Amino acid sequence: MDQLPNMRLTTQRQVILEELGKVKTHPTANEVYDMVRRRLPRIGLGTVYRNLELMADNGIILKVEVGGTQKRFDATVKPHYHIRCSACGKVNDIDIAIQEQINQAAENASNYKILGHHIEFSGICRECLEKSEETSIN
Amino acid sequence: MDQLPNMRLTTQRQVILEELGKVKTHPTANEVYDMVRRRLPRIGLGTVYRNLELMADNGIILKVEVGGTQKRFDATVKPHYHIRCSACGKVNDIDIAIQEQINQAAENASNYKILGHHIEFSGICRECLEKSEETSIN
DNA sequence: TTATGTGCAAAACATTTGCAGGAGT
DNA sequence: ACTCCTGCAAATGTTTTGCACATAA
Repeated sequence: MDQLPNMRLTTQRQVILEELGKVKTHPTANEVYDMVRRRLPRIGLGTVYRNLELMADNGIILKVEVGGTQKRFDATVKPHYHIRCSACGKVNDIDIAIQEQINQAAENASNYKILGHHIEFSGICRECLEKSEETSIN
Repeated sequence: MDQLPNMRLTTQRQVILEELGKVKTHPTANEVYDMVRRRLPRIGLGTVYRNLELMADNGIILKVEVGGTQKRFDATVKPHYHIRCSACGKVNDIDIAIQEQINQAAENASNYKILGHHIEFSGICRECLEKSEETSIN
């Protein structure tokens, strides 16, 4: 079980981690690239992809594969659920209790070895709600 | 509120729906394309994408945006949860009770208007478990 | 007949990869 | 020194789109 194996602490990795830690949203690889590029203009998109993937594999960050086309990343490793705005696509954390018991239910209902679960809520965020009231899209 | 609006019943749409109904897995657009192409060799991939998207919008089928790179589709509209094999990526239904109460919890914990939720379990399927025993990857 | 739908091919995105040169230990 | 890592660019994979022709209602 390799937790933090042979992985060098390069400038690129430090900066990626720092920038990811600054935001409370869940940026896509490309958004991380944009943030990091302000500090390291010559960094390559491939490096960002490679390192996000690597850090996720090592449990340093979380890869959040929610709805939408792109993968998203999260500096918080503690288990938590997400909520995604159906209107604008934004993803946020949501602080409700972890439903420990449903893993057991899943174990019983399937012949899989259960590793875990994730809950994604969908809804309309405050900003989009207000926008739709203005334009009376209702 | 347009439920089943101006949408012609074309051969292509019938066949897509029939083929999707035949399988219990959750095929990607490309897999649906392969299935449908056996019966309609000249169908275009674009048509499959367009129609899957359209049917999902009209609530005729379900668009399942679980982990992995590609979107998947499901002929079953009734609410249910999914389980995804972390080893082979396969997605199946899992028959456990719908957790009605957590929508209320989410409503309280956020300032979103909650529309619903989805639970995705991750695990290792029977086939992959057996494979890993053989090769003692353990 | 006519608005909609289709096939095809190109475009637009998203992600991965090969390789020569660069950097951490 | 000797790996491991990076930038760059090209390759790959997925989804969307424009357009001329076909077809369901």
